[in-house]
Amino acid sequence: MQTNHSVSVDCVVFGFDGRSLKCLLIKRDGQDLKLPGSLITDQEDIPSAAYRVLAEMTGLRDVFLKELSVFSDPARVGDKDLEWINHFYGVQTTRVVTVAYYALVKLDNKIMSHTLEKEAFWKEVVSITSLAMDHKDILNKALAMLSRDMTHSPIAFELLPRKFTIRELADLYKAVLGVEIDNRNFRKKIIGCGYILPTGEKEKGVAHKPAAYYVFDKHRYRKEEKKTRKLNFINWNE
Amino acid sequence: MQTNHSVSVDCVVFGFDGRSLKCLLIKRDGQDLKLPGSLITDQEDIPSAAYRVLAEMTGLRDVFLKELSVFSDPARVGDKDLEWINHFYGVQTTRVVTVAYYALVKLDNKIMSHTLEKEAFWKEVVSITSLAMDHKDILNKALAMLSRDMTHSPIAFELLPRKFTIRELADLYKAVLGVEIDNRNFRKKIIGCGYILPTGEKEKGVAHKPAAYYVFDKHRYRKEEKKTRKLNFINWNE
DNA sequence: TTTCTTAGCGTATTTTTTACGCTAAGTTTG
DNA sequence: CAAACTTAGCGTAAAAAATACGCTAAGAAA
Repeated sequence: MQTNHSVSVDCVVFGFDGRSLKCLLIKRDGQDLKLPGSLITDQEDIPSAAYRVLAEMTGLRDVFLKELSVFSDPARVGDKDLEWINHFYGVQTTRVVTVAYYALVKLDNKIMSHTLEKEAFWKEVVSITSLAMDHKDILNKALAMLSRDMTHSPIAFELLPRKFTIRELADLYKAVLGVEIDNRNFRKKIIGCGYILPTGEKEKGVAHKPAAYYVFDKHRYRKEEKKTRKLNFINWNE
Repeated sequence: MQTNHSVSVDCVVFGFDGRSLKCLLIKRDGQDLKLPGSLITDQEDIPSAAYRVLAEMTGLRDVFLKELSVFSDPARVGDKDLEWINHFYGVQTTRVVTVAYYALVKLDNKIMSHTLEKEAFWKEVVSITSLAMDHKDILNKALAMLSRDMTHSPIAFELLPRKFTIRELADLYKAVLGVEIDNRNFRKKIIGCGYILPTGEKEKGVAHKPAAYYVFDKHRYRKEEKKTRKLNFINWNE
């Protein structure tokens, strides 16, 4: 019934540099670009494999990571790719089912130098036209899920430095969701939420009025979350 | 690196009988209860396998089906269960990674007689204490996702008959989310949304004022959905 | 006929969202 | 060094949505 199936993970790693959303890609043997990934081993479960791939590529252990979905078209890996996989991993596989994850990381100097070492690239998401196998489909699905999740949970802060300005937060939303944001109403929302707190510090060296730095207080968020359990629970347009 | 892995699907099939949320279970060889599922074949992708399982168990082709997540603990299938799987499917598997789905069906006479034939049971979700392997974990995760999805998209109608009363809809939300609902404000919301339309028919033989029947108009929903693209987009408590 | 139960309408209050005017604090430009 | 430019950040008013809750209506059951 089943011949040699393998299970792999592929990770869509998102980063934000203040201007646009980027995604980590790998150039395999000078061929086409692909997402970082790996076959799973006998001893590990799939989330562990995803964390392993991420640690290897970014050097980070605490990364926001979420399962996207499974990609299982029997023809998703062509003969040539299959040959590469069998050679690289030393297996005899006829089919690879992959579990896709998306990850969010803060783009700082440390991670940039680590990825550079691994011959990985941060590419602007909008400029990615094609990827190996079905990796473009995976990226598209990751983008859709990221948009959705960013509107429903406070994960934007996983992409921003610990201290950020309200403008940076708004710019991130603009970049990911492609929406216009009214500066004044956005501020009100952010400041009023109760868990985004001013640090007292200010921007320096910007060609306009320097903005205050804020931090996301996870602890307070949890508290507010419990309070807010509102019964206006149904909102079908989301 | 990888020995004989298999990939399976397991389906959490939800139904609503007007009183409580039910889940379809199978009694395997007079042993403990489990979710309907199957190993995938070489030729099919995973969604196809899920639809196949569902068609077999319910007789239905058009079922609401959504991927939940992957369960991949190397020890999730014990030796005894592994033995059963290898015997039943005629394979030599050392590990089964499963992709869980949840499905929503309308409990009518047709489906009830079909499942009865297949020796499957509709069990009240709250009364399910333990299941084979990690199937209880799968059920729990399905419940969490169902709650979430029911608040964000109009999937409740997949569980209700085509024509339903506003009370039935409210009862479903009460049963799944465990919330109290104010009859009057709920009606306002439903009637005002623009895509839940009265059929002109009324309940018969109920021991109180008969309620009007409504239908969910998918077409109008899509239209409203586009209009509603509101910029009050961020709501982190969801 | 009374009682019981749910249907279904209406209204007033509060909360949230939206639109938008305006000043403040810096840098850059002429 | 003043004017221009840019983003920060406060405030207010209007609109929309959510909530609380009183009340009548229509049927079956007692």
